Amino acid sequence: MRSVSKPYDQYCPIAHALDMVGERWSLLIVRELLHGPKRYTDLSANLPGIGTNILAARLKMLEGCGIVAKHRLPPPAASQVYELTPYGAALKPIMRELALWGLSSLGPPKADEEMFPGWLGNALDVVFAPVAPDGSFEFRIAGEVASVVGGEVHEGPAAEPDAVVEGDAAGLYHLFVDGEWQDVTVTGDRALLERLLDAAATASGGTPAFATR
Amino acid sequence: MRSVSKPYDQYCPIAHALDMVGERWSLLIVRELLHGPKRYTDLSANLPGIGTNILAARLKMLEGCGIVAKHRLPPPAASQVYELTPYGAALKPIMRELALWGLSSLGPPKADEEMFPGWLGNALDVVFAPVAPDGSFEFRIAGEVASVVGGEVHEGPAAEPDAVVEGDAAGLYHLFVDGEWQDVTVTGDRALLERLLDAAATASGGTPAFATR
DNA sequence: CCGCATCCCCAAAGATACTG
DNA sequence: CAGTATCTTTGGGGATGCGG
Repeated sequence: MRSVSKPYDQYCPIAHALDMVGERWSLLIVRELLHGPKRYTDLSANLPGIGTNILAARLKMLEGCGIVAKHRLPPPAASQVYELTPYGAALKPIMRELALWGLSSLGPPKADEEMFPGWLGNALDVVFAPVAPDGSFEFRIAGEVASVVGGEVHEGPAAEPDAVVEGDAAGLYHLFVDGEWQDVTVTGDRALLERLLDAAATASGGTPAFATR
Repeated sequence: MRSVSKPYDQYCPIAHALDMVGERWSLLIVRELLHGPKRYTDLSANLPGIGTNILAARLKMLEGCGIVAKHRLPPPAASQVYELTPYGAALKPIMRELALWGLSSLGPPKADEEMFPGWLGNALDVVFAPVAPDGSFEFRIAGEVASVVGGEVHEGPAAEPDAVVEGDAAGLYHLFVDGEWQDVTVTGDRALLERLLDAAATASGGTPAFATR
């Protein structure tokens, strides 16, 4: 196991976890890899401001801890990709809780907020996928299209969606956080979509994370 | 809301969460406050290596984010304490997941590992309290004594414990992680204790965190 | 182009001394 | 007790270089 340069030096599972993924950028790299392998350059592009040396160092660290693995794609794609190991993928529930907790004080997106490519699939994967009821949902938000089918998230449209949500990022925010439907266009099975939203808003404890502040 | 000096500048709930609690030491301070208010000096004592300026800066940051609050104790105790707000206490499920994830690669304690005071109550609070069945459990581990009664954790012994676990830190580790009972002394209702262990080992997803690597 | 390694500079973290 | 002030060290951000 590769060790961080400044470990906390406490025998504590939380301190140990933070020694592995507590450094700056580490969990955002994990976030990028949550729904599929990515190349070094794509990681760099989706993490504005990271600096190539830091990205390389973090990847080496995560690899040393058994959280990510580096694979060489079969020819003719002569590039290499990073992907989460099962141990790294076990961080998903943590990312989900962290996202719900952060969302409760994030506020709606401003018009000038920069959205990185793939954010919608990312959001669906973290927030909806683990609790999605049977059915297929398609989201068309701010130019991105992604769908949740049987608890699996895919980039792009669904084949025969039971419900389609269309709008911008602020509309999706108000739909999910505030339960306001007027800022998005919903077609199809509204009741099923409502079940999805309710399931997602109910964090593991049974209390909506948004009611805690 | 107080802002971190180097924000990630992404509209993403995870990035926003990390802007609040992602800096070094922040989550360990939250850990210290998880099961009750503490004074500045006690925080400093339980976080070896933190440096007083960093502790002061982090507390100010956490206070500005609405995660901790500073209270002055009523006379004659003329001191002040820090405690989690409801918003800060909502981090508990995250800390629990993080602890279970970290525990799966932590390994048993070495003989020379330093244990900070209150670690046992902390561990019980994070790992057992949210899932504890009815009943009262008393733990006497490595000089510390704490108990779980009706899902609540208290420092010190239980009044009429249904089960008592006695031993050292390594024994508790092997009991919980490996399911080996021979390194601790258990008296009372072993079946009830087993239910507690099973409930705790089963993380939110239904899979024991320890099987993922 | 992709995947880093190197270099420089500044800001944050560590250590210690000191003060209301 | 509860921090602030100061100094040193180190990690991070940004630009650039360089082999494959």
